[in-house]
Amino acid sequence: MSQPPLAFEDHDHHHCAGDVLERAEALAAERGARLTPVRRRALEILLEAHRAMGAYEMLDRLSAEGFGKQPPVAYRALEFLVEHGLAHRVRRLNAFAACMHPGEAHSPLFLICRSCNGVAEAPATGVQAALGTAAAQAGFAVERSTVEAVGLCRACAEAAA
Amino acid sequence: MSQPPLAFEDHDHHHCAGDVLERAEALAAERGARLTPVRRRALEILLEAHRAMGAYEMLDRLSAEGFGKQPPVAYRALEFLVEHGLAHRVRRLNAFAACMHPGEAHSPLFLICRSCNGVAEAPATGVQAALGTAAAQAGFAVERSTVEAVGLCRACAEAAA
DNA sequence: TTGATCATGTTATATCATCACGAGTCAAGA
DNA sequence: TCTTGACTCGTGATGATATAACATGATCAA
Repeated sequence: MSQPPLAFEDHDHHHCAGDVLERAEALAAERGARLTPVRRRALEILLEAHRAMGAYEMLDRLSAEGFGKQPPVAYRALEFLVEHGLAHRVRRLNAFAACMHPGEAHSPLFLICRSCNGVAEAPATGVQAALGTAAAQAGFAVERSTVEAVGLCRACAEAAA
Repeated sequence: MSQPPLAFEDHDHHHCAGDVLERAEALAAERGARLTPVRRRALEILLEAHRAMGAYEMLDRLSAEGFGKQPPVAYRALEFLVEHGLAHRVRRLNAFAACMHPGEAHSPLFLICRSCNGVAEAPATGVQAALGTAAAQAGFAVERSTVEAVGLCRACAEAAA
């Protein structure tokens, strides 16, 4: 299975990754969270890969760099990142992806291309609002949400046509 | 972990289950899909339980009734139900729930109470529309979507207050 | 420097899901 | 009627994902 980039459009990847990492550090400091070596490295790996990555692939990379070799090492690092909004879990893929807008309040919306397996994080403001409304009608108070769509990205749709 | 009902509000359960099962049969016939004994029984079990159920719990019940004892038995039956819109997969719970409105075009929206573990299926029209719009802005064509919210249902919110 | 808290690592196990294969079922057409 | 092809259901085996439980070491405030 191919492992394409996290966003469908081209962009200055080096810049965006460095940028996010910087903001991540600031955020962690601000919140008193400790961005320890494993955690920081896990985030870097996610940013470098620039795509959704499974916990065991993360574990392989971390252990190859001298960190622990057992699943909890990866799961804990990833859990930390998710908790602090530095990464998201993509449930449909059983995978994790670095958050591209850490700090900005947002519940993520993921667009998953079934053809190229690319994953993009899109702004979800309208979706969140609609979700809150629908839930409120059932007397339900939303705290966190998962919104994932499977379909075709522009490039694959054009290739298919 | 408690296993509360699929909907948060009281309702005539016997009626709703029978009703859904009836519509499921009509749908299957209409579409040339074969609602075989395992499949039908799996749907009945989901309807009777009236909550989200994992594949292995389903397997236990099916095998106790003389069906096969291996995981594919449950997974295949559930896959069939999901494919034909008779059930939904609740990814956050790694579980499946009978669809309460088979036949009616709808992508599901699930509300998962973190306190009582209840799961409710809510109408998602507005959410789907917003999702389509947000995706279109990224040039992405949505085919299927997963929308799941974690939070507090009315009863648990009141109990907490 | 002591005690509370958190981080990291380990071993072991739990849970969820699929692969590959063979036998039986069923309906359409020669 | 007999074949044929698609589908269904069962099996054993394995793969993939995730957590439990516990020990050691780091950090930091009192």
